[in-house]
Amino acid sequence: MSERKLSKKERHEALLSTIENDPFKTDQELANLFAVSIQTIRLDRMELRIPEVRKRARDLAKEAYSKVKSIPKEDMIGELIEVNLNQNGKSVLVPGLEMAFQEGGVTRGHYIFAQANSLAIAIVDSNIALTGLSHIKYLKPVHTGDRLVAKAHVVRSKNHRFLIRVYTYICDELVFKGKFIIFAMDNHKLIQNHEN
Amino acid sequence: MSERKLSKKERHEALLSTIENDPFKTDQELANLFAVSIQTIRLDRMELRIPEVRKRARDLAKEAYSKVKSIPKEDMIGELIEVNLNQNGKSVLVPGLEMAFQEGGVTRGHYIFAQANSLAIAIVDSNIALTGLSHIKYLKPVHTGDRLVAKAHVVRSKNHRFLIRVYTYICDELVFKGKFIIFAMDNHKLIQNHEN
DNA sequence: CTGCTATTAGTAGCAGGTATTAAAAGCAGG
DNA sequence: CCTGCTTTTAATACCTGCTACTAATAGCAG
Repeated sequence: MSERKLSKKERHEALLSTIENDPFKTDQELANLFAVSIQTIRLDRMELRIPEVRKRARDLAKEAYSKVKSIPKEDMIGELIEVNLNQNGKSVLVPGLEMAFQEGGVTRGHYIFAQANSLAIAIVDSNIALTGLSHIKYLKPVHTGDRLVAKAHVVRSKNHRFLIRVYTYICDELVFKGKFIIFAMDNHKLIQNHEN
Repeated sequence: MSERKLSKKERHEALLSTIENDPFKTDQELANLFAVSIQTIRLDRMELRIPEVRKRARDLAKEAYSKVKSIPKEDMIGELIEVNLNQNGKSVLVPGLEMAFQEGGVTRGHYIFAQANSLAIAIVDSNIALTGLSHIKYLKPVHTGDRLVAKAHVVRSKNHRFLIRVYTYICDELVFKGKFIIFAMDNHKLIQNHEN
């Protein structure tokens, strides 16, 4: 883990990408992460024109907030409706035209897979969960506008390995079923927890 | 515009809906809005269990941030490099940051699946091909920027049913393998082929 | 007038900053 | 080696938008 200290330029790059994929880090946390003083982080932010954590959060929230109205949920690969961590969950997806083959209104299979896969991962209580294996079956064609309800439940789990089954329905008709083996990859090591 | 001062109960209701459609108002702003003191607003928030403005923004941002993101369709399936209909094919996908988990640069599994699934379908000589079943295995985590080369070949086919295997490599390392059963649905009757 | 709720006021303290000044550390060239 | 430059760290005052607490007032009902 002990790497040589980064140069200013390297740190700047690392800082940008760090904040890009976790915008909620405070200066103190960033300082710990890069093993520099909090002042250095603040200088860095100034030079890179990165606003403070509270503004970052507000901006994200505002952006999301205005998008909620403009982004049709067709663009998503599912909305989480319910999650009981390590137990079960439910998500809804209404596939749009852009998810379909040109010819018919038949939704491409990988979107249905993506909904199921995302749901399976979402119900695992872990920072990162990776799919290891999956057996799936498409039972009925799905069409644009169908309301896909995916229900997932953990069949069993051992250590970091979860066996999860997902059933996707349109109304009460089963259109897809899948078995997923998910590996939880909690990399606590990366996260300096200094919480009080 | 001059309305009589609201009762506590009325103010509570108004407060809830005000904050619902503008969560970014500070206590001071709310106090002005309802012509009461800031303390009253704070009492109200306590009773109504409304968190402070900064937490409201953070929660919104986090929710939006963790929400399963939209899939830009063409991006998720890679680029077809080579196709020999009903025989084999190859495609390339370089996953971007938007395909990764926030925490690491690890690409979400359904993108890798989507590449393989799309390729499997692409090599079937048919207007519409639907995935019926799939057994897949993720062998190594894939990271942002990795160049994923998927190679598919038809193992056997009978009537409208194709068994296709897909192997996905990074350089020469196998990172994913999958077996797909694809149904060709050439219903010429319905579909006037107009594709160019 | 008494008692109660609702409201307002005031103070201390906190998180996560900005802004500024200044000292120290690292290193590079003459 | 010393001189200059960049980089890093330190220290301090101040800011916003709060929490948490104590206490004083206003309004009204019995």
